[in-house]
Amino acid sequence: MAGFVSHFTNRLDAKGRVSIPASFRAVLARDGFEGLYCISSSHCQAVDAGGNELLAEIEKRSEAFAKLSPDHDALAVALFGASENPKIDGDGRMTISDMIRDHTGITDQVTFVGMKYKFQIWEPEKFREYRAEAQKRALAMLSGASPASSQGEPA
Amino acid sequence: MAGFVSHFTNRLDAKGRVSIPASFRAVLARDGFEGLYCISSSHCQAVDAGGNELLAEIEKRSEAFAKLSPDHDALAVALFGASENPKIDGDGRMTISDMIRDHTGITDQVTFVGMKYKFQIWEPEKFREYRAEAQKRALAMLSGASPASSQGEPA
DNA sequence: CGGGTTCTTATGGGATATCATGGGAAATCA
DNA sequence: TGATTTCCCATGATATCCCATAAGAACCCG
Repeated sequence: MAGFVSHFTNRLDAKGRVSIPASFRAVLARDGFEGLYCISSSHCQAVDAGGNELLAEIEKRSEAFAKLSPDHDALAVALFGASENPKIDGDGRMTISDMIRDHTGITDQVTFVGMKYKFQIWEPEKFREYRAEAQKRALAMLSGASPASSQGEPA
Repeated sequence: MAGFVSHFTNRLDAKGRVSIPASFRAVLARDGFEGLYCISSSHCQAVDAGGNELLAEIEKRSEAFAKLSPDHDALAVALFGASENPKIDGDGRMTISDMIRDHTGITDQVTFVGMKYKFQIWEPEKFREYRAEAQKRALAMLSGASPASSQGEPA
């Protein structure tokens, strides 16, 4: 399996539940994390979600600061205060919390976007907008900035 | 086997399945990737497909940016959000997803085009047009480098 | 060299499993 | 005790598995 890839849009039911895409569940199962790790993105209206691989990435960030230092404490509050650990029920569904609702603007549909080591949870329309923007940025990043490497890119 | 070479056009069946050319399957088997890795091309109406070798190429591009940064997120959405990991069934067929259909315009036939380390998935007519254009460009590029004499016809 | 025979491959279709989704009932909580 | 959450089962749609077949290629062997 190649991490979280592709994107899917699923309906929210009357109880606030939504199916996590089966292929994402398969990745999570292999990762071994209990439930799902979620954290609000600091720079867009989405929630990052994943398992141990995502958590490790987050922890790596706070390790840059010495524990007990004011900086570390502030970062820890910001990171873990914005986190949740929702359960996944027997049918592969999670419930969308108020925190996720508020941060994303989700009402009745949810878009899951694979990003390899994590995936994001979006309100579908907001995702479409972000995606268009991201594609432009990606194009610019890939064509312009090539700091180290020697040769150009394949046709 | 020397990578993906030559091109083939196969029919799509009523269930949306299409046979992957046997020679391509042989390359994939040797590559060892589970299923097939597909990503929409950002500059033409085709889908890039392959195994670990292609995936490595894609991953290399996002490694230049720190994870969790806005840049990395944008790139990951553009790359992995536009990717898929279709299965290959016991008879060597894959199903053409809606994403591939939308991006390529495929309806009832699929052209597979070998490109050494990857192959592309095209709607046959669109491929013919692209190919004609590509040959012109290739000719122009080659004429600058060496005393180009005769051009053979590819089979 | 030739003629048959076996393999491979692309394609079709029926049967089965998986998935997203809905809803009832039991459990939990305040 | 009333409201919410968790567990369990139902269902339609889709995807997957498995087998069948025909055409062609490769192969074998006299």
